[in-house]
Amino acid sequence: MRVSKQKAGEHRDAILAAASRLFRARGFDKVGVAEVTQAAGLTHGGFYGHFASKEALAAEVCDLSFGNAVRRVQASAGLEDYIDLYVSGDHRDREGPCPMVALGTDVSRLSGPVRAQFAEGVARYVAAIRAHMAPEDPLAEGRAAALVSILVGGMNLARAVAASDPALSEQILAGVRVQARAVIRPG
Amino acid sequence: MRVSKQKAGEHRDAILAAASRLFRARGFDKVGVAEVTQAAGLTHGGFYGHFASKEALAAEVCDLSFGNAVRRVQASAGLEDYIDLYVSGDHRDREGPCPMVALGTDVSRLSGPVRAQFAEGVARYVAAIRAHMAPEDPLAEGRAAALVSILVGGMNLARAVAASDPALSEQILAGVRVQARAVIRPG
DNA sequence: TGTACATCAGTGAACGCGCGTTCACTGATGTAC
DNA sequence: TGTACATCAGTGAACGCGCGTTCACTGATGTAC
Repeated sequence: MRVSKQKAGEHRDAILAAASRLFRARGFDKVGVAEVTQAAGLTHGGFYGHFASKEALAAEVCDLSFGNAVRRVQASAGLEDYIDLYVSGDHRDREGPCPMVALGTDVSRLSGPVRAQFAEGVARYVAAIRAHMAPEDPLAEGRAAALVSILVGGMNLARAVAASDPALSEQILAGVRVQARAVIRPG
Repeated sequence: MRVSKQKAGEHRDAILAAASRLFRARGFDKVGVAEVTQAAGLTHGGFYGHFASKEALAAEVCDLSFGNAVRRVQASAGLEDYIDLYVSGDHRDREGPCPMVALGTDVSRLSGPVRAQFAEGVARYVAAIRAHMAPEDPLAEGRAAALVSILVGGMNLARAVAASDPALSEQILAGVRVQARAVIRPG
């Protein structure tokens, strides 16, 4: 049955939101189109009226979730606050973490458009981090890239080992929290 | 046709080696049992005489590839040398990188035994890094975990963006190289 | 404003494909005499 | 040492399943008069 233009737009948004959540929780390959549309309250057949393919959806998910991530960086009072927010047990135990943690490895194996969208997201994210640093620091770009690296790597490892070795997971988070500050400390 | 015990052992090793290479290159889900056995010069039917399941193979791949990674850490002259070795264009462009970069995200979604083997590998790797630090440094454990985090995260991101934004990829490697030294610098 | 028709968002069955796993079979190996 | 037989590593066809995508159809929406 046909549906109003507005309703159709809402359906598209619902698919995108469900995909963002599910892809970040279980990975691109482990979530099917049928599951995504069902989570959005639809059936899978209509999916291709909204997106050209599952990969096209993945590209839009990158755009959406990096947008949210960048907004959180911008909304934070400063990098120390943001580090505490990011390097937390809450973030580690969240089903759908930061897109770089959830999708970074997957994206390296996907086709051009998804990779391009992801790369653009990383660039925006690093720039948002850099904007919190002293404008005149000549090392700021490098510090920003390195801070993002330590946050993403630490969260990745802390999540991977959390179930089998919780103590190691905590040690990683604690070490990252302390040393991430060393990365952003000028001088 | 039956084969000598020794030959059979060699076949098992060949499957394991091929799996380690292929899984790290393209991920656990994108490589089939048939492709692994074929790369080892066998057919897929005999696979289950060597391994209980594809996941059991994945667990052994973790063990094997972390063993190699730890050996490289131990063989390096010091952490600065190791950082240069790890944070290199060569490592970024390699098909099968370090297991933490290649499999970290995948493993977070696999079953218990694989995760346990991976977590043990991470623990061994962090310990090998820590062994290169001053024994009396009370922050050494945290520094070691943080160094591994920045290396893994940096390589992950540098690889993800390499195709679409080579300049960003280089910026990440350069920033990580410099700031990783800040993490291991005592005081 | 009301009516008739074209449009098109969504449905659900179906297709084709690849994958993990199983299994009957083959024939070389290893062992018992 | 030589022979006969049991064992078992490897083969390749087949099974079952899930997934991405397609398509004929439905019926509400939007539009032309």
